[in-house]
Amino acid sequence: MVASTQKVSEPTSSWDPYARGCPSRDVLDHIGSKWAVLVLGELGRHGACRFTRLRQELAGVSEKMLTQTLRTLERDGLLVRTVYPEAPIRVEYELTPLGQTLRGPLKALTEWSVQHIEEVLDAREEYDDRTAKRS
Amino acid sequence: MVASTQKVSEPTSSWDPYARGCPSRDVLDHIGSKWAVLVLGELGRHGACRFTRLRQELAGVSEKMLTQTLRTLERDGLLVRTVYPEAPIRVEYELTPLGQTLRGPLKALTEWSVQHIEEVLDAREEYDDRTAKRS
DNA sequence: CTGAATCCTTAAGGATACTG
DNA sequence: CAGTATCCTTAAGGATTCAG
Repeated sequence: MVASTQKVSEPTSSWDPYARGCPSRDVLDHIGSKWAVLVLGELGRHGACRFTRLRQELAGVSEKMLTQTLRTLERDGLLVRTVYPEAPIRVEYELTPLGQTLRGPLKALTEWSVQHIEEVLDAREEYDDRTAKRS
Repeated sequence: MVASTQKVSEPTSSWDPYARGCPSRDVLDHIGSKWAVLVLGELGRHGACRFTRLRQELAGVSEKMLTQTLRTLERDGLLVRTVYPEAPIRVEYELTPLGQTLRGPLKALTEWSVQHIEEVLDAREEYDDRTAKRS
């Protein structure tokens, strides 16, 4: 389904996450959300994953949130859900080619959070001290 | 580099956003949140900004959420808030050196959302069609 | 095993009014 | 101008139970 040249009414350059109702803002919100970053990251590192593995890997995620996150990402075309009708049933999630293009940007973000966390923690301490001495 | 002579209680490699209580997960959540991405993006493109400009630029943001987002980012050491006690008062927000290091990663993310939005919209349509025909 | 469905509690977020 | 404070509504999210 390469239906690419259908609606030409909306040129690419008009999409703007700074605009009120722009869908790019929604997408940005989806891919930047708490669990989505980690789901996409794990699928990027490991390849196809089962539901249970993801739940273990994303320590602390509830089944509800994991399912919800996976559905959103599937609907956005970032991952595919494959059911293997064995017994017991097996379901695997895997990045689509579109999802693959997010690996770089998201990896950069998670790595940033690890590499600069100490600076952030220091900044917080300094901020709290500075604002606490309101006497 | 092998961070040697500081607090050795917590080696850098131990921070992991996939772990339950890790602060890197919080930070990742902060910088990936709906309005923070846009605030940091605007400050990255434009430089120092006043409150009102940010509110206009981030179409649809409420004063409450903007203030809240700015406070969080300030506490994390990503931006500085400077008050000019003129009349009327003027307040400017600007990225810190630490905040600057986020420009690249976040720019990549917002650009992704613009460049691939059509693919996402197509995927959604296809998903909705596929799941709607449950008859 | 992989969820869907329900209930329930907390947090997010908008609207409005008011202050230095 | 740049917020703070308050109220209120909605949404997020956890816990639990049940089903294919």
